[in-house]
Amino acid sequence: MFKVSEFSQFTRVSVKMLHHYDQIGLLKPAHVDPFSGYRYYSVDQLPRLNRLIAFKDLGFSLEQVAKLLSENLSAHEMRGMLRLRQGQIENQLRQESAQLAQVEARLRVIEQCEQPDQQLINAVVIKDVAPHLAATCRQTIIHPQLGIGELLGESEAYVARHRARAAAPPMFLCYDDEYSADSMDVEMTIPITHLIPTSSRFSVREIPGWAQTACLVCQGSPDELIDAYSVMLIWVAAHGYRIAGPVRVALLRYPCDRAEEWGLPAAFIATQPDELVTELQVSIQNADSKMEPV
Amino acid sequence: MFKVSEFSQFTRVSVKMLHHYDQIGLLKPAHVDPFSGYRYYSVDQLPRLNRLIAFKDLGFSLEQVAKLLSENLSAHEMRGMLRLRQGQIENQLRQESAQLAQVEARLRVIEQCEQPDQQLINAVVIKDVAPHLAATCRQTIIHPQLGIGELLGESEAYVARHRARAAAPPMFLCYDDEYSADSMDVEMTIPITHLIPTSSRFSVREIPGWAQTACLVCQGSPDELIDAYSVMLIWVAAHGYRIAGPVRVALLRYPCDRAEEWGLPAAFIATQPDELVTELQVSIQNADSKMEPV
DNA sequence: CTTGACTCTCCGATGGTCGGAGGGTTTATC
DNA sequence: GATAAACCCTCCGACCATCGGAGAGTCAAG
Repeated sequence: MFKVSEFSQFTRVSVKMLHHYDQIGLLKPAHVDPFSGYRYYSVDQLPRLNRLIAFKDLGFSLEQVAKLLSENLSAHEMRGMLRLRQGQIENQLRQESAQLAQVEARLRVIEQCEQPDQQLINAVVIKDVAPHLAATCRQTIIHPQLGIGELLGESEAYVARHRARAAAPPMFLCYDDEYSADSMDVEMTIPITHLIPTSSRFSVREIPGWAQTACLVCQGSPDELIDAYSVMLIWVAAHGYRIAGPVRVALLRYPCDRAEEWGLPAAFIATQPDELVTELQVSIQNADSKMEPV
Repeated sequence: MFKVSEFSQFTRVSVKMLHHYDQIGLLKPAHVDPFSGYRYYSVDQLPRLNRLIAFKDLGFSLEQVAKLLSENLSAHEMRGMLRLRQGQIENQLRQESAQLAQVEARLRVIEQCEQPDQQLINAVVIKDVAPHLAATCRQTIIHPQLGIGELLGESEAYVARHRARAAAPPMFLCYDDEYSADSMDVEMTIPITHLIPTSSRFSVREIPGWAQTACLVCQGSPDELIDAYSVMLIWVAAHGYRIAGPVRVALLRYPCDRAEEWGLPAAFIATQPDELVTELQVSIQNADSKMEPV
């Protein structure tokens, strides 16, 4: 039996943590003096503690560690997890690079805002968007980066199944009235030529037109639009408009594996990552007017 | 002027965060209605907010971001930081691999504990450590992985300056009575042949001997001793001893750039990383006896 | 004026870790 | 056996960035 300090010293785990692991039931001392409350640990607890730390260092939360500990994995299996973790670390590197790309984009915004690129600002045009028929699916997406692509694929597939694809770009409407990093309430719309059956997931409706819409066409995927959003804000402020109604994002060129199968116009499809083209659409109104119904 | 929700939507920063940045003074709204308390943001605040997010995504804490924002870096300089960050990410990868090595070591421990390697346990020997003269420097080290090496180098340099190096390995004494991840109260000792001057940092004294010391020689640097610590604990428990006195770590073979210059015996020096040899020393006593003075 | 959308502040929770206060217990030494 | 020092306990709060919700007040369209 060892005292906490000894056990701490030789397992390389701080006393505070041993207390904590005791408290949440991850590692109860072999013996607790009922009178003084002193904790005494035994050598037999080494294996459990070492697994605990190994799991933790592998990146699991203590809650997950608790489950793993109860599964009695062999040392061999744990080696397997180590390998797995190596893969994860590589993934993490990729993710970090993605984050770098985000920072890169944010830097573009900084440059935009500080000496606004007239070309980009002038690229904003006011259009009247005409109403059209579309198959739509509204959903709250959990991981925007992945989810948008999935939802788009699913929607295209549904429309393709009914052979109703009209020759116009898909678009999604953003219903969130504020930004949130990990969820997004969107309605994906695929333009169609004629009415097709609805389902539990897909409805078919006429997308209303919008009288005054500020539009900005950009290279890149919807995730990389941050600078477009800023430019749009600058433009709106500079021209004395107000924002009215949901933001819309049209996918003018996007990647799709099964474009041929689904009969999508080749002009819509990006084969290279840098071929992506996205359009940001924002309904506007004069600052002093009330919102007009369409 | 824009409402929070609009600003949130177009800057891709959640309302909660805008509140937070307001509260901690990182980004005050351009206007706050004194009556309603509503926040109104202006386009002019975009640059500051974008820098803020960029810095944050570069991995700075909000506190650091505050300082950086007050320094008015140009977009060009920020690009430089981006490059810097790329380097940091590579470092981070290296650090993660180091952590993997830790997990690797922890796995070795697991295997040790579950089917204890008799070879390793048998490798523990009881020695009587003789007293000897040494130059010592006691210090609380902040980052053990780096600090130990630095302290060792500094100490060797001091002894070399006085040409007093004895042909025995350096050793450090650990005074912490519990483990802590990021600090370590150690006394580095370099054996010397004769008395040399002391300084504010270095004292010269006789290191007492220890009557009964359990010793275990391991491959690897002091950081990689976790399995040795566990084996030691198992051994102590199995033989019915108690731990008495500070843990000591002797560096039998360690890397040193200036070994020749300082006249260190070649046998002490590791040129390859896998040549490191470290010895863990723990004073022990019989379970029922009191600690004996040396 | 009503209604519903929007916003405010305030409080708490997250997770893993640490620091400290205040008080009790063991241990070594005299 | 007394005393001092070392050790341990529990409980509470802080950290950091972020989120959720309650409860109340404010704005805008009809």
